[in-house]
Amino acid sequence: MNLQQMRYLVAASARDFNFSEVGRFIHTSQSVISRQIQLLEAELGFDVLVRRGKRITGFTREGETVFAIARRMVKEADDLRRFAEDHSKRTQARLTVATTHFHARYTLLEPILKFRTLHPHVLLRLKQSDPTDVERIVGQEEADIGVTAQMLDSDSEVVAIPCQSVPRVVITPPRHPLLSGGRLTLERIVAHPLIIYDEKYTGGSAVMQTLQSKGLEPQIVMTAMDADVIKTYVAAGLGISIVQAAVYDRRQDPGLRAIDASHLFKPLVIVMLLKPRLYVSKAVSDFALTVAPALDISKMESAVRGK
Amino acid sequence: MNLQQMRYLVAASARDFNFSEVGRFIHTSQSVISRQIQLLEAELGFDVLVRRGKRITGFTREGETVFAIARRMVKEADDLRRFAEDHSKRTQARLTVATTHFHARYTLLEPILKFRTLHPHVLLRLKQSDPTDVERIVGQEEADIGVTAQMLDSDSEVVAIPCQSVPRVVITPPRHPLLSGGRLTLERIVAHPLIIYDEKYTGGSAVMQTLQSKGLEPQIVMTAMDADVIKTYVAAGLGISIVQAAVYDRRQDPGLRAIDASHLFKPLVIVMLLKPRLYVSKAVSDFALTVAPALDISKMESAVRGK
DNA sequence: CACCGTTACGGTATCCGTAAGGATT
DNA sequence: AATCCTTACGGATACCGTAACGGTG
Repeated sequence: MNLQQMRYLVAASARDFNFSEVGRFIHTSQSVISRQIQLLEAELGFDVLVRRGKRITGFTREGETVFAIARRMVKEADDLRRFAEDHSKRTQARLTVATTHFHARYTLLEPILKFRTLHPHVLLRLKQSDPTDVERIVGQEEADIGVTAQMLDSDSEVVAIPCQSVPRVVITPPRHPLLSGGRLTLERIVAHPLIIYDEKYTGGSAVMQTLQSKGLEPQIVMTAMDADVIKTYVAAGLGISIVQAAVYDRRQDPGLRAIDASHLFKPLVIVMLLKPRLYVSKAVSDFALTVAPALDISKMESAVRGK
Repeated sequence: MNLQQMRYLVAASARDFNFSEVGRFIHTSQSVISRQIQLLEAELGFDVLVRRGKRITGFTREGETVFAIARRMVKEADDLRRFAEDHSKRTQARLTVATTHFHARYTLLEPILKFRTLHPHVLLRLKQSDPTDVERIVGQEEADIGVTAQMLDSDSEVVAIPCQSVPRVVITPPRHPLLSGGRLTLERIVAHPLIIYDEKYTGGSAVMQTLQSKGLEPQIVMTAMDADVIKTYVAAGLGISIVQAAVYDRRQDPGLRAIDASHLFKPLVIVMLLKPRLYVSKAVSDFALTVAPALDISKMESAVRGK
């Protein structure tokens, strides 16, 4: 019995008992998985997996118990590994944050600068992707923490901690009809061509949902994956857009105008995503605190530790 | 990082960080302990143990965390091993009971016969010793369960579950003065030479304690470690003795007479000793139930699982 | 026949025990 | 001097990856 065998067992369960898949996932060959699990079974003295011909369908009754123990052991081992990464005198501590372009460029700028003064020796890695992928990345522990707007799969293995609200604005070129003519309404917005975020992004799908729920049919002329691209095309006169208020800066964007739209669209809720685990590193909790200063860290930790 | 290293760490803590001791305990050489812990430290990237010269004094701050994780992992691994022993198709399930001569011969006779019908394939091993050693055997997990009379070290690592009371009798040869002359008292007993259990045994030390607390000075002519020896010498006329009531059987002991002494000596309390652990095997819990039918098994398990 | 688990085989890394070395009490 | 941890070294063992094999859908 050894840790590696426990890992194989846990991975086998997660990969639907397909040893070839497990082999790829663990970066070894399938024969190793097969052999090591056989060795484990030989040592324990009973079958752990049910074999129907050459397919494996699941755990035996005893196997369920073995699996439960294996999962706990692997979790402890992973905790130890993470703890060592944080406290190693050799290697630089690292913090990997998975997030979208918007949060990388706007939301996280200030927090990251502040975090740097707290942990000057921690290597920060920003993994940029779309919200769905951010969740996957955190779920598979390719990142320590995720930052995105709320849009979670129901049966996800990550916990989401709300931390900020993001109001929206309409951005237009200068001298646009929307800039005058009174109070902004959804109806007035849809009279103009729209550029919005790609539907993969919360900022895009939320806008569409709001408009369609009112029976409005916007004329979408373009979708894009980041605010800078959208701003460029809005300035070029292709259309108007609804973006996060932080995106617009009067000085930096002379070719644009912004109109508050917080009464029309529900603010986006920024959440931090964390994979539940026993050991939460100082860097992770400090980063979370920097992004959401009001956060109760002990509450977070207990939420993250609990199943 | 592997399980063996975790074991070494846990053992090192338990053996006062004396690697030579640890080596003897784990049945390997001290160099293995030294090297494996060094390898672990190299992998983790920080020292786990504090070395003052060539002595090891304890854990570093980080080491404490490593130790906590190691202890949990070792516990899980031990649980798995025990679970496997119970469910192995290869090897016969075994139940090792540590107890004294008296309980082996009298208390456990009926329960063991009953247990045999429940678990006919379980190999029962009776380890016979004195009460102090029974506690040590259970504490070091050389036995699954211990049965003895209550006499626990305060800082013991085992839990004691009371299950039966044992009344005492005075045994004498036939036609002994104590057999007539009215009600039995402590004063009348100490007028005669006494044979008692060795002081290591609860039955001996409890009798002495009762007599001495009344200021009585018995004349001890002999001590022995088991009831059969005592009975032989009482029958031979060397002295009288105070033994557990179950020891005397009118038919089997024609050369003896017994007088109830339950009003003079507090009954002995038989306890089961268990080492707290996560996994309690079916054989252990069934054995406990057989010895103490009134026992609430879920209560026992939670007591045994708790710290 | 594509996929999947098992088995055979050879190379390698790891682990172990003995024994010697050096430090401490 | 006794005890104790560390290091060196040779041998045993376990583990790994490639590749061939044998079911299965």
